[in-house]
Amino acid sequence: MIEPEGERVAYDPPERLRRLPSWMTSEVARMASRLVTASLAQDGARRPHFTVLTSLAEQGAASQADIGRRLSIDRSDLHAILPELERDGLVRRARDELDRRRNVVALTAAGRAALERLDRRIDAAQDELLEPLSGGERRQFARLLAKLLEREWGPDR
Amino acid sequence: MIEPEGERVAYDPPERLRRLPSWMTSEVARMASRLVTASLAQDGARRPHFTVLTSLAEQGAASQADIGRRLSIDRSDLHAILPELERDGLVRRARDELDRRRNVVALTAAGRAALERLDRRIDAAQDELLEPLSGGERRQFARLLAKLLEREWGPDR
DNA sequence: CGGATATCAGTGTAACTGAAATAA
DNA sequence: CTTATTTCAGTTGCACTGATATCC
Repeated sequence: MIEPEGERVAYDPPERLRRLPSWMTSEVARMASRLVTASLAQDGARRPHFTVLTSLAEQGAASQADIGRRLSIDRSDLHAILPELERDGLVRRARDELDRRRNVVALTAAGRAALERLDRRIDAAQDELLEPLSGGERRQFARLLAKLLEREWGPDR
Repeated sequence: MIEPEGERVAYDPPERLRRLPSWMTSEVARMASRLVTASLAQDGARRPHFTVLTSLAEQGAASQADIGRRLSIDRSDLHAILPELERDGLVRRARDELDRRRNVVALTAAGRAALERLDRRIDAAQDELLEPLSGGERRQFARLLAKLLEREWGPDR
């Protein structure tokens, strides 16, 4: 069917797509990505910065290669991120004297403080994302997502 | 904490990330994207091809500009996709004689048949994605996703 | 003329690849 | 000699921008 004259065509994906779980999930992920990116930007941070700081806080200091493997961030991308975090005083990098190939990356006090601020930003973004859902629905949503991901992580997490 | 010697570090994102709804949603979306891409590839198609064919089947023939607006696909990307679909005989493009700026794109019989095959591939990918969930859980998951997206589409859909 | 369409070249970005220098 | 780590240059895929010829 050709659009009637004068009819402005707007964003309007077909029903078949809008009902596909894979499509809806991608749309929600896009929404989440926008919200998270915007919330971190308020503190001048981007996603990988938050990811790295969180890993250092929870899993401890590590070499760049290990950080990359834990978070599945490419070594080249880490190489772009870490100097920025170091310049802002959020992490300290030092040669590992037991294995002088390695740069051991550790969180600083300033990094810990920055992470606390980012944590609050991230939580606010989650609230905004889940705003249409009740508390019970939010828990249910999280449970279903976790169930879908258990295959990747293994059930023992 | 430095990794103990000999310990191989594997993919293991921190708990804080793994519990974030935004993060879990993105992971599930990545999983869905892999499954959908692989299922379409079995018939030599990619995502935008399926999207365009679906729109033509459900919403009817349209100009390239209108297809782009309906699906929010960039005009340049459409320009890459449509010649491929035309070459394979899945769509027909013809100058609109009432507005000779427009290329009216329409599904062919071969296109309709190809779409039927792709539809089955897509449904199989959904099944694979949702495999860990029961029937009731799948409906619940779809309901929650739709609720999160109602803000974008408006509630009247 | 202003505005829309289809086309095509080019830009910006992010994920990744290859390779060098250093060290184990 | 082989392997691992960090660094850095380059590639690829993708979304998007700018410009042009055509048409309303």
